[in-house]
Amino acid sequence: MEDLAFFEATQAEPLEAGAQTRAERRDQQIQRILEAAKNCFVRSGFQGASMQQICVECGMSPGALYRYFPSKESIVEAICEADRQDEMTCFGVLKQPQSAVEGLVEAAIAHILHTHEKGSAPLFAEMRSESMRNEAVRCTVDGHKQQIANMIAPLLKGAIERGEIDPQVDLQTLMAVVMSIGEGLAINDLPSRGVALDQLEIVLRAMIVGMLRPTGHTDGEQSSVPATFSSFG
Amino acid sequence: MEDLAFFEATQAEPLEAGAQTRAERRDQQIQRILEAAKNCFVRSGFQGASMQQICVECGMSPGALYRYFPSKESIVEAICEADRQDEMTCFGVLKQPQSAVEGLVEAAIAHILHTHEKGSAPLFAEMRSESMRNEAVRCTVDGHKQQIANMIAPLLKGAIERGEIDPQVDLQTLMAVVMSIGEGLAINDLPSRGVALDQLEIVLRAMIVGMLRPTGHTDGEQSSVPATFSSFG
DNA sequence: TAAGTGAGAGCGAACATTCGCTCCGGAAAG
DNA sequence: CTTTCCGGAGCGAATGTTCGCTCTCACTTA
Repeated sequence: MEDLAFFEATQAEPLEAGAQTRAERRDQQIQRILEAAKNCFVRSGFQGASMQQICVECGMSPGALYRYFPSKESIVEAICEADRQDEMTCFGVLKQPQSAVEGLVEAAIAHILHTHEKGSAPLFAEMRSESMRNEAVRCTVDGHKQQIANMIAPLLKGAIERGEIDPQVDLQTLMAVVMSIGEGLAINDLPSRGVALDQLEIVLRAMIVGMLRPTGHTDGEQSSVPATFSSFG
Repeated sequence: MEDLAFFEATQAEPLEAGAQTRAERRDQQIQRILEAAKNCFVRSGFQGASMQQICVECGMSPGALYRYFPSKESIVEAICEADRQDEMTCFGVLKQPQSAVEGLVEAAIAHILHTHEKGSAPLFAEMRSESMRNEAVRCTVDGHKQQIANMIAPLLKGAIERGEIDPQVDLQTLMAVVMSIGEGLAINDLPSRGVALDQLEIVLRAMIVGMLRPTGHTDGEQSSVPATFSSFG
């Protein structure tokens, strides 16, 4: 009962100066929680991070935190959703590409660069493994993939119509491979492992060019199914 | 106090008949624990799965289980190590390849097929995210990568000497990209998403051929650095 | 008999969540 | 303009549960 001033201090301090509406303040607090939670999740994983850690990180009591999110699970979902939307911003290149090859190369580089700069590879890895057992996270991840697929599909379809791609190639397979590759490149965060972006671009472009023009470049076998493991399927 | 026979049953049942030494029995129990733990980890993640769940899954009491593994962490490490060794078995192709292209294609397909058949994609995803915060798991994963890299490197180096690969390409970058791609393909478990293996092989071969012969196939720009994002590095 | 093995109760700690409470800004009432 | 009142915001102790792990003791086997 003696230090009533304590409450005043902690309550007023974290907010920046200036008048703001209730809703603005609320949004601000939510962002504060999400940022703190993201740090904790990157550090300890979705399951390893505790609500108490998140409380410490954002300077809130559990009671306060639960006024903004009804459960830990809901924070996880919000984080995943935010990360998904953030990652979508770097695929604007796909809307006005010079060609299918250039569109894919630029998108790949942009994706890699974005993941590297935001340091979101650990969170992405966490999302990927969580999506294998958590329904909500799986929906978010799949929705994300579907959005990207919806951007790539017309790009490749247009390229097929313009004769830039061998029409024999299965579009479904091609898209699955392209997206898997993008994922593998992003999750490995090559720039932070010392891979130079210009070198990376050279290899990626060569690879994509080869992928989109499969016939006429293989060693001697121009015909449809080239041997080795074709018996599985 | 009335059904003492129950305990006898649960204790003797899980072991198969026939005389066996103590060491044999011990190995058998360890395998039983590891298999149970793997199921639990795939279902709930390393952090989400509890020792009690593992106990139920392998029909053991905690006291018994802790006789074989000193901690949950040690089980995680053992699982990762076993998975790593298991996964290495499918890269035998890289030792006697017809060519760099064929070696990589066959290795990729074998890797994808192996991951698909063993259903080890979820465990792999879990390992990947755990490796970002767990020292021991990181060492295992990195060791695994290094082993694969050590198999791929001479393959590509030999190909360079034989003139199969453009010497301008940076070997380090090429290896990083190749391995990232393999990871992306395996973690996505394309066969279970309806991608046919023969179609996959066509796309992969075209891609690898393009990657290993970057010059002379790009559209008009044979020279070293082809434009777009080259300013980063 | 001596060593190995397993069951299951139990440990303290940590977990996600809830509780009762105080505080504060602003609207309503006087 | 003052007073009253309301509800959002915040606190931190406390809830019951579950965690990884240990202990004791009975049983089996060589």
